[in-house]
Amino acid sequence: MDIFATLQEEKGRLSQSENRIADILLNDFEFAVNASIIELAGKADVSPPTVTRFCRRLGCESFSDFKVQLARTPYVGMRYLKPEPKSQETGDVAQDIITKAQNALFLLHRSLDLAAIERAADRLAQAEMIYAFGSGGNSSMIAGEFQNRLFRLGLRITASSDHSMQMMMAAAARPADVIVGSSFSGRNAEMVRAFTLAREAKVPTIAFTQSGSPVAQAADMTVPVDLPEGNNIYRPTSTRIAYIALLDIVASLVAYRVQPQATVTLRRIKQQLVVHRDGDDRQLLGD
Amino acid sequence: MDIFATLQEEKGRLSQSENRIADILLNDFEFAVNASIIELAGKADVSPPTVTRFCRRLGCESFSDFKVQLARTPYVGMRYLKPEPKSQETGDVAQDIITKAQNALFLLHRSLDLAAIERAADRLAQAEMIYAFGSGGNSSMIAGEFQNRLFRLGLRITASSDHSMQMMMAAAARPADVIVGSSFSGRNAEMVRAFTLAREAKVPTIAFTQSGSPVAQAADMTVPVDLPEGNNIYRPTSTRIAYIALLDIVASLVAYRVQPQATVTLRRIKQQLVVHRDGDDRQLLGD
DNA sequence: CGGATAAAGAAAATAATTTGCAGAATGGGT
DNA sequence: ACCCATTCTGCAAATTATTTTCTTTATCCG
Repeated sequence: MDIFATLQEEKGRLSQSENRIADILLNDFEFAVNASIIELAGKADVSPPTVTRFCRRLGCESFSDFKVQLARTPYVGMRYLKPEPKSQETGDVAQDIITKAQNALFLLHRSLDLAAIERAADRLAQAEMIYAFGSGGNSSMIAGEFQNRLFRLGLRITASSDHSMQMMMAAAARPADVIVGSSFSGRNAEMVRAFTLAREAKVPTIAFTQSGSPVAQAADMTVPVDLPEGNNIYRPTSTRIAYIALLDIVASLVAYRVQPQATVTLRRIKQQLVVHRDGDDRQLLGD
Repeated sequence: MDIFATLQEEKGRLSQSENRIADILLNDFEFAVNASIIELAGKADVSPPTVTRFCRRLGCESFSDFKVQLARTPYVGMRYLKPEPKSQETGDVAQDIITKAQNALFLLHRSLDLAAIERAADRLAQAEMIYAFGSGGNSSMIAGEFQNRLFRLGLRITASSDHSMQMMMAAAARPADVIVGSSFSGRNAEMVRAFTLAREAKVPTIAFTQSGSPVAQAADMTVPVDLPEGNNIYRPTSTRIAYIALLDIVASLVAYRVQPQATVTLRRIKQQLVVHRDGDDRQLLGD
């Protein structure tokens, strides 16, 4: 658990002085990580012992433990995430994108609904056939990645980004199958229609989307992804990266659930590739 | 600059004692971030002052400054990257995947060849037509993402994961066009053939792959991606995420180079989507 | 209004870190 | 091989930071 999460939980129970310390953490992170206990106490207008007590309350051994925890939080929050990157220099652009991607992963991790993920993994592992839906470029990529990850485990899966096909597949699917759909915005009306059709046919549906959105409501089960989207129109969505990581998590869990089968399938795929290429065993499973 | 980068640079100039300290940092990061100067000195068999001097040499004000810098490095190196995750528990799996993804981004950032990226962006921005190639699941996804990112900028681009098509496209392409190819392993023999054909037709090629690999050698220009690959067969490649981030960086740079055109195209796409959906302006450009 | 309880600071105690200095080691150059 | 200059290193002292202890102050509840 990271400090900021703990802070969130304890927030209400903090005293006046402790709240002043908390404010400094939130507003002047940069100062806080570099300050000594005396400086921090001074800025918060409290005595050093109060700071020590504050640290303990947040679950740290000591002030220095607290500082380390603080410094280690991958939360980059306001500090690096200026809406605009510093410049159009290659180095700055690179740093901006990578920082945002890392932050998206961090935010994803914090907001993960583990129970929902487990339920989804259980469902997928048991499915006789899986249909992965997604449209609009980003979600179609995710649907494709579902296929890319899950077929390796020996599961039967197909992906489609074509609404007409999705409707037909939803109609063709059976109750022992599963339809997974990805929608970043949650407002993909066509996916809502496909899910509604599936529901009528008693085919279970899992949505990877914003919680509470139309798509989420139309699905039997939702794995929520609630992340803020950056606002620079040139900046591709780091949300995409969070989705992929989430998908990897689900795929890994599914893998554990179908383990014996997966080992065999992977070995076969690998062997196939090795024979096909030039026998270098180090190469990837799929390029 | 982060501590580990500085450490790399200074490495040669370190004395015996300082090297012992460096070894501890590298091998037992977890211990190092939590240790006091005395504990660290003890473990390295040196005196505390030596540790202080070591910190100064690495550009830090003091030992505590050093500790903060250390704790802030996104380098997770060996510390979380145990070959096997702690357990098959959902939470552990999630943490493992996210940590590995963040680390892949960090390693990518460190190894970026900015000059190569710029050259690639320049080339792409000027291309009359772009062909994006990639096969094998992961790279085909990357090729698709090239299209997904670049068409929005008003560029003409198509993606293909089909070798026969790639060969035909390479033959059809003209010298003012560009072929970009992605290969995680760098050993995609078919891509090598396509690139060789392109070279004969004087069509410029850009490879996103491991430097020095056959694919890199067959290309006119390489944007190197040299990352270690994890070895748990169930764990999907976090390399994928690094590739996407790299692609985003390139796409952003291309966007700046074709800015006026891109703004117009994006506005048109956005308008199209808004009209098509339900008028919520906050929704994404593509789902 | 009193008494219990928690909060906060002062001062002392402790622990950690840095500085100054002197001895030891190292590495050229005779 | 030896010497001088330089760098390295640890010791002890000085400084600084942090925590503990104890006391005062504030707050809440009956």
